[in-house]
Amino acid sequence: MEKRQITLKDIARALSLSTSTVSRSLKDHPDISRETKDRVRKFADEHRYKPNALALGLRTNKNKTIGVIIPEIVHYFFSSVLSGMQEEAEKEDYSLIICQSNEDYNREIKVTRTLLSAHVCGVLASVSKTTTTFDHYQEILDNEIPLVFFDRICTGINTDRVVVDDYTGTFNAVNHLIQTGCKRIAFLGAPTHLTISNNRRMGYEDALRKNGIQVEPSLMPICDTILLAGEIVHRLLNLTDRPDAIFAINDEVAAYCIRKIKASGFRIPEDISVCGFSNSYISEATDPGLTTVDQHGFEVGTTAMRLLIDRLNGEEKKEGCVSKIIKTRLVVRESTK
Amino acid sequence: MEKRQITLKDIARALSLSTSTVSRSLKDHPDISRETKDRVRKFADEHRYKPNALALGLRTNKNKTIGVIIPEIVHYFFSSVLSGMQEEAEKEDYSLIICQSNEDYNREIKVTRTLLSAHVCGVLASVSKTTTTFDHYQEILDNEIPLVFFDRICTGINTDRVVVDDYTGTFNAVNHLIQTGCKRIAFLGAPTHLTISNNRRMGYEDALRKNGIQVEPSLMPICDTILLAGEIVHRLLNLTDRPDAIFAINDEVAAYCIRKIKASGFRIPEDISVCGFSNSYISEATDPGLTTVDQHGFEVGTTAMRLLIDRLNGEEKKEGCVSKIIKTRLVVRESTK
DNA sequence: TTGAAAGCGCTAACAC
DNA sequence: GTGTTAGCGCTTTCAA
Repeated sequence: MEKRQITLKDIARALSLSTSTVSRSLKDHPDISRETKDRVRKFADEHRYKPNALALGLRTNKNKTIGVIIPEIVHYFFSSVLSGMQEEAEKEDYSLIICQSNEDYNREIKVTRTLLSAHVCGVLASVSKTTTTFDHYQEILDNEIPLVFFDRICTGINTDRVVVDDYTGTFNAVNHLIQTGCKRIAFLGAPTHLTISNNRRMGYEDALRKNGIQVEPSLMPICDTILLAGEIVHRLLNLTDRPDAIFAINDEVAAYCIRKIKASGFRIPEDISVCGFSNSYISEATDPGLTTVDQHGFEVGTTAMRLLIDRLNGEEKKEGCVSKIIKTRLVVRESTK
Repeated sequence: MEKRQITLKDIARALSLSTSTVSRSLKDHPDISRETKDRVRKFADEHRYKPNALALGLRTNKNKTIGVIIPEIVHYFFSSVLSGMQEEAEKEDYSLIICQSNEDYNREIKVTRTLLSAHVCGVLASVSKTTTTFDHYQEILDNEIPLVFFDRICTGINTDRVVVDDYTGTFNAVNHLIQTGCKRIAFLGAPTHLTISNNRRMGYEDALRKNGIQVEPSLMPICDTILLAGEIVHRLLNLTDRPDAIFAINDEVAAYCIRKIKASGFRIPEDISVCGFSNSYISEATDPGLTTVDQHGFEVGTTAMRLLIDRLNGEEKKEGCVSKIIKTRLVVRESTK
């Protein structure tokens, strides 16, 4: 039971060798004799020698670590993404340093400095809702650290990126609502400065237009939290020309709608259909079960990590920036006809 | 736009000083003249000098990084815990390396090696469901790396720990069911080799006994996943002496029960009360709203991290191991009377 | 086939 | 008040 990690020097001393010989032995360098290699390997194993990642890192200025900047961990989608990144990183023995911006711009800046200082090999980032300038991301690139955006990308900076197909996902969902007989479809959206919100909005509008339905701004409030939903849903239900379907930008709001609609005496989906976005655990807990758009968070995570690692391995050196689009999938449950 | 992180040496050369003077200036050492300090600080700021964490780490064999071993990130409770850890760690400029065991023993072993090799300052861990031997955790301690268990602790190893008050949480919940008139209360539990399951089970049994109700093994199946729930809930509902309440070990199973019970034509809570455990997002999405036990995951995270950091700061050097218990809170919604 | 020495960026003990 | 030097653990010339 040793009290300290054993080092190359310890092995060298114990075996009357030099540290360089030990080093070479352990990485199976051809110059070293079979015999020496075996002695070293044996001793190392017995004493549970583990290379000091810090020392390794100092030489190369790289430490087999990847930084992740994520808005909020406590979120079905983001935690799924994280899980995917973990899995993919592990395959190549990368560790993950995870930083939460908490949707706060200043915090985002702070964590970029942390990651830079930690000398991570690369960074995966999803920008916070409150971020509007992007110098801190540019700084990562200026330090020649590969950067891949996922989900919430930053259009002003030219990097690899992985996005969910928000447009098509929403288009298909709204189209499904229309195909099943809905004509007045409300869209509960998120603030418009995020690309993802806009893409979803466009998917919604295009689905309406394609089916010859007029787009009505009054049916498209900003409503991405339960807090906001309270008043807004109430208003929508009391409209003389009440909507016969609600598309909500996330499952939480959709679940809230379901309860509110039922409490107001309407039936789902007969009177009003409801569709969410995420396919989180929530969508199986509502009554009726929630029709929703699966974002494949895990796949977003693995894909982003793979892209980054390929860059690090130099396999994508020459080509320009690549954008990967992860397909969504409409999961039809009982909240739509 | 520099292409490389600037180092102390660069600053020293540029200002015709020695690296040590620069080093001291930047940490406001009293020996250095005001003037020199200002010159150094100015140059450093202008060139965005950031200390190289790797080099720092190599000297002390510590890298201001804490390893977290967590069963599954995609879980309301665990992601809350993670979030709390993040927040607390950031206060003291620690970074987090997060490893997922995926409830797999072998993976758990692998990640401990990773953390050891990364030379983290400390480790926070929650053991996987499939783990039954604990040598790998002992090895962390043998390397004199402080270890704090959270939630799923390992009783065989003597360390600091933070647990949720599963016993009292369950006791109070079951007591609430009894107080509101329930007499035959089913307990859908988890496999018994986890301490937390046992504590919850004991809380359940004691609440029954205290109220003079007999404990019936037939009402206490192992049922911690929706998969298992299918058959089990069906059986319970068809018992001649049908339960009038169900306590489920997690919100997912509780939500499933709610749907199944309603589908079978029973009313909630009039015919059957349902109580969950976690107070995850799900509990607001069910209909009726789910009464559940809040585990305060965020607080578990901050507390565990605080405990660890205090150890690292040597503030808790002498004392034996401390156990912190995070109180639960019964959140009464509409699924109980 | 092996060893000696330098160097990655930083700090601290010891000069001056 | 500032500089010199050694050393953290490892790899990699270069020399033997």
